[in-house]
Order: sequence, then structure tokens, then C-alpha cells
Amino acid sequence: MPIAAKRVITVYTTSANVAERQSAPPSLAISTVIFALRPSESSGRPTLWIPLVRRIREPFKGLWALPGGPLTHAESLQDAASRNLRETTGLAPSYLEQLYAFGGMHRSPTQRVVSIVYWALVQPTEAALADESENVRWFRADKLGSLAFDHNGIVEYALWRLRNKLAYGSIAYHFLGEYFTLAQVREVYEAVLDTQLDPANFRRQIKSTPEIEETGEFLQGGKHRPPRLYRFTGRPGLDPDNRSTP
Amino acid sequence: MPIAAKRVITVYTTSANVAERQSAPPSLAISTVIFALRPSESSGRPTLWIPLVRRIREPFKGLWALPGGPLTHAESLQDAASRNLRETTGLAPSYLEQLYAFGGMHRSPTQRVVSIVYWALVQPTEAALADESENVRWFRADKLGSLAFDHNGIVEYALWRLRNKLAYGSIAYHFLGEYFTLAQVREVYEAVLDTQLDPANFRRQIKSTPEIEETGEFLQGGKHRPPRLYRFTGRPGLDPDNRSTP
DNA sequence: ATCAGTTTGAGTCAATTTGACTATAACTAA
DNA sequence: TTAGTTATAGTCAAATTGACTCAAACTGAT
Repeated sequence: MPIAAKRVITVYTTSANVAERQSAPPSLAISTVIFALRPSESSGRPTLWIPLVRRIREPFKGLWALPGGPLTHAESLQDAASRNLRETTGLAPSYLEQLYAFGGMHRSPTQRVVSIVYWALVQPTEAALADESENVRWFRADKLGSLAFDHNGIVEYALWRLRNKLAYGSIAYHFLGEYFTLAQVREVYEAVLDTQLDPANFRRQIKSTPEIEETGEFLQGGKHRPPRLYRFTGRPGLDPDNRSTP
Repeated sequence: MPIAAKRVITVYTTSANVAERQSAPPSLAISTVIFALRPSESSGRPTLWIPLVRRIREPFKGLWALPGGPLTHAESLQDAASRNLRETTGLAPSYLEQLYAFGGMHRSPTQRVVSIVYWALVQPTEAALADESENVRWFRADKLGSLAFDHNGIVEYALWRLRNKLAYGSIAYHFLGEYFTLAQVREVYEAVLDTQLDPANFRRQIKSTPEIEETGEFLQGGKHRPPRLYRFTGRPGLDPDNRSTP
């Protein structure tokens, strides 16, 4: 049995100088942009919200940042994302997809970091259970302050992808529970795309997609005519993580 | 001036056992799937080709693999991809976009490797100049053998993305030179999507997109009526690499 | 010089889809 | 009972798409 050749190197964990930083290998981190719909305080209509965590150490100590952490040995990238998400926010997403690998050289002032970022959708029931504390808080996606690192740009790109995927793919249903009304689906579109949609035309389009199944049930307890409940029967995307070889 | 806190760890470069491998941090590599159109030997019509490099060391020594290499300190991810691409194949792509970060735990038998994979399109004139040698060769995208690592799956996913992006976005023109005929655009679509398209309807659709500009020139020297030359005036995608903060 | 063969490029027409809009059904609250 | 509100079906013109026809423009063979 061959013996492993070992080479001892040095890792700089804080404030290394330029020469030292250049010799250190880039470190790998996983972060996640989490989207949920919650009622706006003002209008009461659903809007997009994102949970952020406060940084408790330098760099950017005190600023808000995306939940994330280092990649550990015994887990795939997606597993690392969902574990980290559970640990920092208590959330279990109904949809999780890789967003992008950000690897610019000056993302962190102390160290070269490559971040593999995921994005997630959580249902409102889940979102309500999330641990909110001094260091974890929900923000409206269109009213974030200045975030740590390049996280403003990352959220912006995640928003672009979300809107894009909503317009094409069948992603909206992951914001909702198993049963939903067509008006709820419309509210998702209106909140994410920030537009008003004609109810009649919208329902015609949605009903024409084969992934939507009419159930025999109706939503009771509303103030008006009870709407029929539907169910989504499609499968997630075709990303490598959801295929065969991640 | 604070002194950097140093922590000494051990990196295993060859055949570490399981316990040792688990304690080693994942290493980062950049690879690229390169697409070009070249005439098929049989029909002469353009088809999709991919350049591969032969592995000259273990693991998978002798097998064909995607061009790639480690990420070095002083370059962004995209820069690393295009540098590596130039070094291994001599190619300078007209289009380069991040595909996916692959980080499954058993991608390499000797070591945990996270690969950030890009995909590229090169024009036929470029492709003809590429260094072809004993260890670099072009293959038809639909007739690859068994590749090293998980590279078969990666190519499959890249193909899916290429077809997807062709159907929506305006990507086809990066396979062509600055001036092109509408029939050439149609040939790109037919080669990539592997279908026959009605010439008259296709030209009507393409001409209706605002990114296509009619020039006053015509392609001379053909056997039949000289077709008008067009120009693409659109800009690349909206990926983070092509935006602001990579 | 003429004709056959081929590709470019414009146009026609019916089928389908989309956007704007109307009307009715079904419920609650007063 | 009635007014208010949402759900849902349906109508109709405009826009888009798919299948197809036809003239224009060139080459190469006769």
C-alpha cells in the first residue's frame, strides 16, 4: 500500500499581507439566497422577502449578509447549502437550485474566496416558522441596505434569475403549498414580476399547462365565491443536482 | 500591525486513504466545454464538435477529458477558463459563459475536487486554427466515447444548456463570423437542435428580431442567387461575469 | 444563347394564440 | 333582500405561427 506524499502548507486565517494572500489557495464557501412571499406591512399584498444574517466577525462585522459557510468534506454542494440554511435560519426549502459560482479576486478584503451560491424558495408556512432573532432578520427584496461583500450584486442576479425562470419554467408553485387557487398563483406572478395581470387571461393560460391538475376541493372560509383548489403535478428542473451525477 | 494567525495543515497530493482524504480541503479546478461547428465527414453539413485533451497522468490516464486545470491566484474564474483554454487548445472563444459548479464527492477517486465548468462557442475559422495533436483532438458531440471523471455528464448538461439558450436567447451568432447569411443562421439551428426548419418561416422570424441588421453586401461566389449578408448588433448575456461584480 | 436546376426571398392563407373586454355564478356582509 | 366582491366562462379582434406558393437571381450544362 503506497504511503501518501505529504506537503505542508500554511493557511492564513486573518489579515495576511499581499504576498501571503497570493500563495494561499482560494477558499470555498457556500451561500444561499432564500426567497419567500410574505404580506407587505403597508398594502398587505404578498411581496418578496429574503432572510439575512448579521456578521459577527470581521470583515464587514455588523453588516447583513447572505446565510452561508464553508464547504465541509462529507457533503455535496447542494447538501452543504441545505444544511447551512437549516443551521443558520431553520428553514427547509421546497426548491433549491444552484445560482452561480462567484470568484472575483477582491470579494473579500482578507482572503481570496470562491462562493458557490444557491437560491431557494420556501413556502409561507415554512417562512413563518423561521428563527428570527437579533442576528437573523427578513428584509424586503427591493429594500435591502448595503450588504457585506458583493452580496448586493448576488441578490440582484438571483432576482433576475427568479423572474426569468418564473416567466418560462414552472417555478411559481414552489412558493405555495400542495393545494392552491389560481388567484394565489397569480399573486405569486404579480409579486415577483411586479405587475398587474388580467385574472381571466391568466387563468386561461395556467389552466392550459398540463402540469396543473384540477381537484374536487374548494377553498372554504373566504369572503366571496369559493375558488377551486388545484395541484401541481410537475417535477423539478433538470439541473445536474437533480439528475444523476452531481 | 497585526501578525497573521497561522494554522498548519497537511495537503495530500497522491493516493491518500479515506481518513486522510476527508481532512483535506476540496481542491478547485476550472474546465470548459467548447463547441464549434465543423462539416461532418459523411454529409458535409455542419455538426457540433468538441475538442478534448488526453490525460497524461492518473487518474484516468489515457482517457479523453475536458480541457481544464487548477485555479491560480491572480485571475478571476472566467480569466482562468480562457487562459487554460488558450494554453491547452490554442482557442480564443467568441462566447464564454459559466455552466455549473460540479462538486459531488466521488468525482475523482484520489481527491475531492470541485470543478467550476464554463462553456464556450468558437467560430469555424478559429476552430480550424486550433492545435490538433496526439493529445488534443476534436470529437463529434454526439459520438464521444467514455470520458474521464464525470465529464460525459457534464457535456450532456452543456449540450442541454446550449440547445435551451439557442431556442430562447440570441446565441447562434457566436458560431458565425461578423457577416453571415440567414441560411447560415438556419444551419446553426439545424445542427444544434438536430431538426429541419422551413427556410421561409425561419427567415421571417429571424428578421423580426431587432438585433439583426441588414447590410448592403452580398455573399459572392456561391452557386446560386447571392444571399444578402447580415450583422448581429446585440450584446452578450447578462451573467455576473459580463456585468459588474464577478 | 438558352435551359434546367437550385437557392434566395416575398407573400398568401388558415389555424392558433394573445389581449381586452363582457357577462354570469356564487358567496358574504349589511 | 340587496350591494359588494371574487370566480369563472366566454366573445372578438389583433398578432403570431405553420404550411405552402411563386417569382428573382444565379451557375453550369447543353
